[in-house]
Amino acid sequence: MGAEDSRLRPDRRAPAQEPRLRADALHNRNRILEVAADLLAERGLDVPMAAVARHAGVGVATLYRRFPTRRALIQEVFADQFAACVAAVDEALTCLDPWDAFRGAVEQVCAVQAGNPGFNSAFVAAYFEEFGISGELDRVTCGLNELARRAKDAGRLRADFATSDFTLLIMANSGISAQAPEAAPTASRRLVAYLLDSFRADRAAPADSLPPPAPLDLYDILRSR
Amino acid sequence: MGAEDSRLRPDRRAPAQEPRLRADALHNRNRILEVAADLLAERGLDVPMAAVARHAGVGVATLYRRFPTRRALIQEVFADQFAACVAAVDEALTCLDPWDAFRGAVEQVCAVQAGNPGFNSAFVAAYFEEFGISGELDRVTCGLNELARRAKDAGRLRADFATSDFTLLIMANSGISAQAPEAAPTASRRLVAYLLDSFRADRAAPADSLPPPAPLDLYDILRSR
DNA sequence: GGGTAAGTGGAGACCCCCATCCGGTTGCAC
DNA sequence: GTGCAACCGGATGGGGGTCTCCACTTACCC
Repeated sequence: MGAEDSRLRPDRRAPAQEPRLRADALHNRNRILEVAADLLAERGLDVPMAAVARHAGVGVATLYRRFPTRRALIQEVFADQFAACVAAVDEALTCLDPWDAFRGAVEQVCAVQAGNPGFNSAFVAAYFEEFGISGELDRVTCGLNELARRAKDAGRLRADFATSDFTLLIMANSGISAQAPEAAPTASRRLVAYLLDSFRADRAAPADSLPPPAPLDLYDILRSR
Repeated sequence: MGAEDSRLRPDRRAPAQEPRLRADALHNRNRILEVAADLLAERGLDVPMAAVARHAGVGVATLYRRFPTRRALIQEVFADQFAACVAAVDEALTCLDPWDAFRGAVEQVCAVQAGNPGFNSAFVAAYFEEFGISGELDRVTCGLNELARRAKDAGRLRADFATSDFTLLIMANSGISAQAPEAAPTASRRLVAYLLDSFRADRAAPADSLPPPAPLDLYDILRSR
């Protein structure tokens, strides 16, 4: 997180530095965010704006005035989840054991991702810079890369692990989350366990196994679109 | 391949047992299928029917007359890919080495899936019985289960591999295919290689690795919706 | 308490997609 | 060649979704 961790306060934080918000307007804004969180989670990123407004008991105009674009709404709604990912990585960076740190960060980020189908979509979309959250995303990916470097240096992570493998992991995890939302938390844990198993350095590759293809910088490919 | 490999013929096979089709009608039908294959691959399963018609140079009515529902069109368009999956499994079932058979089937099915984003969606959707192709899908899953059984009996596949892990694999693979279509073939191969690596029995799990969660019958969950 | 700027909700313009209907056209059997 | 059944494509109605405009209401500052 940044300096603030207001994210557990019952009332949501106010918008960035808007001059001020009238009491009724603030109330409506919070109500919209609550409702949007539910709807986005259960009906996906493309839930009609009108549905959000209706459930929040406000007019469409109010919704659009507060959040001019769908993107703005989504960004605000999933700020907590993004923060949780950043926090997980930051915490792992303070962990002494390089493998535990690596494993913990991967597990937690994937768990957050699989825990909310809506956030999953937003998180993946962030890779395409469709949302303005790349700052936080970069922090996550840089942190993960550092964790990978440490684990590799310590001889715990296989040497041919590539930066792009994080992207691989996240895309794979997104498939689980997108296709089977109810089962996602459990299924995701299992997928991650399997993959972490493969990532370990202390399991020498058997002779006849197919060597992974040359690392491909998926992350770069996606960002350069 | 099954017995037939008509799938390389320049002209598509005629519809099942419709009485007969006038020459111009048949020509249009084939043209629609060609165009639809391209559009579905590059723009996803929800490409507007009107766009298909326009690109094929026919009216919407003609498209609807030939393929009354979008499902019917998709089913026909991806019949080849479905057949390729069935063929891959059937071929693997004749392979002598249980591990090679298992590995080969998994690799080929995933490769077909990752090779075409449109087919990927259709394939995954088939799990939800949104399309009428469950017959072929069942054949694939049953075949895979049999291959898993053999590999396990031979002591090559880890004992805690679950039937639902195929679903896990396919969902994960679908994430790759859906999010990064251009990179999907390569990225998918790498993902599959990692996972196959984890599935091997001859890599004893290290003491501190997280045991995979209890197998969850994802497949059943999805089918029972 | 009163003036005012901020806030409100609903109506409606606009766009896209689906699916059907129907008057005109054409391949094909004879 | 000719008649007709099959075929064609554009027009059309219906349903939804996005986003804006505007006449009305209300919280807040003095």
